[in-house]
Amino acid sequence: MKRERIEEIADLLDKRGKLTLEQLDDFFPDVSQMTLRRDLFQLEQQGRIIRVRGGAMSVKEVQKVSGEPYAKKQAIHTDEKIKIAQKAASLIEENSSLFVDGGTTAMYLAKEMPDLNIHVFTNGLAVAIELAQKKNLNVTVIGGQVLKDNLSTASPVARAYFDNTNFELAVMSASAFTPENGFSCGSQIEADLLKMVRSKAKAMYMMLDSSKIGKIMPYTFAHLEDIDVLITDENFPAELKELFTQQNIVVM
Amino acid sequence: MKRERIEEIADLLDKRGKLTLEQLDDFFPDVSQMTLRRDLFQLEQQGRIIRVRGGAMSVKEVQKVSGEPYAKKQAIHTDEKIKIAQKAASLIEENSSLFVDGGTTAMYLAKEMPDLNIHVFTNGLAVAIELAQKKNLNVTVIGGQVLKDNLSTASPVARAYFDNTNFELAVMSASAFTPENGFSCGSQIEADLLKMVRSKAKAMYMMLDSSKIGKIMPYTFAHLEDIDVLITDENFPAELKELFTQQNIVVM
DNA sequence: GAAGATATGTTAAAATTTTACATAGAAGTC
DNA sequence: GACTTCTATGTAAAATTTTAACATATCTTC
Repeated sequence: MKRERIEEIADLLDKRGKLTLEQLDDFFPDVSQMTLRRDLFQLEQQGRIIRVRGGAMSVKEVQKVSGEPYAKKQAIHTDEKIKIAQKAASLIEENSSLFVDGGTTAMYLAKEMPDLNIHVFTNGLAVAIELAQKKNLNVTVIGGQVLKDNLSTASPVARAYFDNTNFELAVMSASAFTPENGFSCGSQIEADLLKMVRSKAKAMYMMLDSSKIGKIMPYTFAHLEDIDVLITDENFPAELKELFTQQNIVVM
Repeated sequence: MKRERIEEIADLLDKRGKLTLEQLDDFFPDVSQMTLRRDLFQLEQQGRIIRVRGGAMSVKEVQKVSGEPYAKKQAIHTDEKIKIAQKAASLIEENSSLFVDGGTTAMYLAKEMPDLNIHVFTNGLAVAIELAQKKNLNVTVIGGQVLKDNLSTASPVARAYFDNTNFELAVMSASAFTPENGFSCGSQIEADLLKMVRSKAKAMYMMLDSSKIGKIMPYTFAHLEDIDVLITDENFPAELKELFTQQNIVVM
């Protein structure tokens, strides 16, 4: 009982990177904070986590930090993104082939992804490395020039990859959305890549946390009607939800 | 004055791994604890340290601990590899275009690489992420299926990348070398990729730490006479060195 | 040299962690 | 089955650390 809880805590920390004691308390409402503290203490002694004021952080997480912009970006709206990623992960089926983009939400999806016999294509380096930890899963990186701010790749040559590959599903996340301008991002070649993916995939799931609604980025890569499922959080406005459901898009 | 102190603190932490506030106070008796706290706070925001109860610890220190297979591999023969990587880095010239493979030695090369206006092609995800930290440098990842044990990619489609790209120089590292079997590695598609690179590059530098001499891996991707410069450590056998120099290969 | 910005010091308030002790349950022993 | 012992857990006060707020000093820049 104790062992399991400690493993769960370690898992949670590896996925989230960092947790406060309060957050941990929410996950384990039936034990006291003191018990959780003692668990953290044990994990610390095993060298698996580092205790910091207010909670603890995963050693793996620390290894990634270097003060880069990417690491900073990850900290924003974490909770919503994890929830969205969990919803998306629950939709992934065994023996399927799918594309995942390279954004931070996709990064969380990678962490939550079940270790099934599936093939994942991605243009995100961090996503790829995360997925490479899974035993049964197969990863292919779409190569190209590396965009430094989000560690994703994009290249016209990517087309070559898609000529001979097939995937049923594309799971994407956008940096911005309005009903008029659709889903947009900040890089042209990335938008081109995503459009290419869109034309290849049989189904499109879009992950969109509500903080991105109303924003517009320079390059639109998909419109409202292009997607099949919208995965979002509780703060998603009801009137927008209606707009999506009118187009037979599942909002979850 | 502040800047210096902060750098000193960072240095101390990198050397000691961890320091309490009291210890820091001993090092800097002429400023108050509060000032030191504020310094630590700044360093934390830069991602260079992690504040823990009572003091702080160096990120680098934390990075040493880990249980992942890739990280483990990194720990072996670290010192030699770093020295080799430094030698290789010193050969890189501004305004050039080069290929770097995805091995662990290449990873160190990425860390040591000068931040010049150069373009680097690589099939290593970790290498690419490391290089993406540099401001002036341009990185392109050769995509493909991700090999889980060394986080590099390989794919027949990679040819598409090389059709329209040029690089003067390829810097590679081998998993094994004997004079008879040449430079070899453990994956066929990786060997294919490297052979392709070899035919593209005008010059070839090989990084080879002496622990790999006498070993044979299944797939040979280059022979002794294919390379122009061999970068190795002090333990490199003299008789082999002669063999290389006879072929007009620079050994350093 | 004055106004504003930056750096530092001092102290009280807030928050977190530790300690110590109490209780409950599991495991073994006779 | 009752007893002891050990481990896990809970509770609350005590100790420590961190933060916040304000005061002072130092440095810039015009």
